[in-house]
Amino acid sequence: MARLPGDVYDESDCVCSYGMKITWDINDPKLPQDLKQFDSFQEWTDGYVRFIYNAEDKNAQRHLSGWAMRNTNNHNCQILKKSCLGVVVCSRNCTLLDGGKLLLRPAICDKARQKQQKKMCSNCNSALELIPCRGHSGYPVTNFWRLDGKAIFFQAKGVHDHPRPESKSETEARRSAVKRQLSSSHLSQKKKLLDPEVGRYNDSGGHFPNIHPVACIDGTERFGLVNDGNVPVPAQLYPSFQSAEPYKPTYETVGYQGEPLSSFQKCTSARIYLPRTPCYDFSVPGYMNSSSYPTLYKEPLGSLSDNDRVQLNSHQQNLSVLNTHERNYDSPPKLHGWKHIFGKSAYADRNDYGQIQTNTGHSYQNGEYPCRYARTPSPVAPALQTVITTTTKVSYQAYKPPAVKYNDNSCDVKTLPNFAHMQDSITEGNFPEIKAQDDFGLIKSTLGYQDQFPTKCERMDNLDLYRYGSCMGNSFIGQPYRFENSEY
DNA sequence: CTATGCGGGGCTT
DNA sequence: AAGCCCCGCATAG
Repeated sequence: MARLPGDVYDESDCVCSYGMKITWDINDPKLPQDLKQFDSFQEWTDGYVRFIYNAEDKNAQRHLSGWAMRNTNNHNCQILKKSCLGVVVCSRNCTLLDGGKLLLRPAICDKARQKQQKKMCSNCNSALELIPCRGHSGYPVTNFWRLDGKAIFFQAKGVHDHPRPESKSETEARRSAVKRQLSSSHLSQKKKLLDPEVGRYNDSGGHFPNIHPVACIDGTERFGLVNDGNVPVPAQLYPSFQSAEPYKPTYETVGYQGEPLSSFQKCTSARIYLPRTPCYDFSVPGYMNSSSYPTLYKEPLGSLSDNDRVQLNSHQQNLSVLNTHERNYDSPPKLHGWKHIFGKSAYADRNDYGQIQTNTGHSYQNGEYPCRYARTPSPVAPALQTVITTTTKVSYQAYKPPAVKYNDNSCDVKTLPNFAHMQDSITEGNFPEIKAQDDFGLIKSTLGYQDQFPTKCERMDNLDLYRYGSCMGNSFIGQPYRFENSEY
């Protein structure tokens, strides 16, 4: 592992996470050792990404995620697998007082979730609805965690095809707030519903710019959520996360000054989508924005023009309308989205290993957004089982099938040396068939916009953010090129 | 009560 | 058999 950071990549080479700069897969018999640095914790990962966290990182230890992830048994105690539960929304897609939408975090516990779904929308009192995640070729997006030595390897597969729910910390805060209120009976109803709560949050730390009181009836789900993102909030104020370490803007480096993660941080900003009106991108600095949520569209779908509606469907997924479609998809999910993008089914098998994360924004923009509601089964789509999500078997198999493989570092050809590095750092033979050249070739040929990538990724501007997409985050950033009025 | 993890078990390919 | 999901149980906060 005599890797000389400088030789492998420069800070400015790309905006890849450290984990993405190294070729590895959660199923590898042996994961990279002697890591030189770690990624800072990412709450809202999205896309096919990998991160390598410091085993000391509390959030990583807790296998935390902004998305509501539940444990999924993969019969492999070495690798923890979790799948996304989606998001709970108002079945009527009502608009909150602040113009946002109700985007509740699905309860992880099955029973609690069933209860939750029986509740009514706090805003319009209509039923709540769980929008399941099908971002991984029809299956929920999966996250894999594996502790190995001093590092915690994280790998995500799939692109969330739904808005972000409340973050865990927000949900917890809301619950505790409700509890406190219920216990403090002397407060007037009015006070309970309005000022106190938000005020309390702000007073005590912080931090829930996206939690707003809504005209509610039911006390339990009072804070509808969803953002307004107008309020920049210091990351460290965020309660349940170990703010001390995770959110510093740079890698946790070990003898190497990693590239600033500010770009990633920015990615977590809340975004608001306003049909017909200028779109805003509230790039609130700091980790916590990640939770100040995104997907906010001010207009009820019903008032949208067809064009707007299409856009909304693609990016914002108007729930009430789309759910109708949803119900029609009883047949087994077909591959779409990325596989469609890649065009060849063979690539699909390799998708899990590519840094598709960086493509999300663009793909959405092109209408390739893997939105289940608009899914059009690709004629070349392979059978569902070709999706590699298993962690049960630790073997080389994952690297075998595709005739052509694409590399993890789609963001920058300069990372090619990593392969050599990998050859050295990983037990020989672990990646016998890796063909860096082919990988890049594939990337280039299948992802046209790749050509637009700057050879050197400088600090990302907004477009870059979207292009690099994911960036931890919000998949529902709307149309990248519509976000011209970037704030902050 | 709910979040988390574990692991049995059934279904599909 | 492999891979995936559902479900129940145990534990912890």
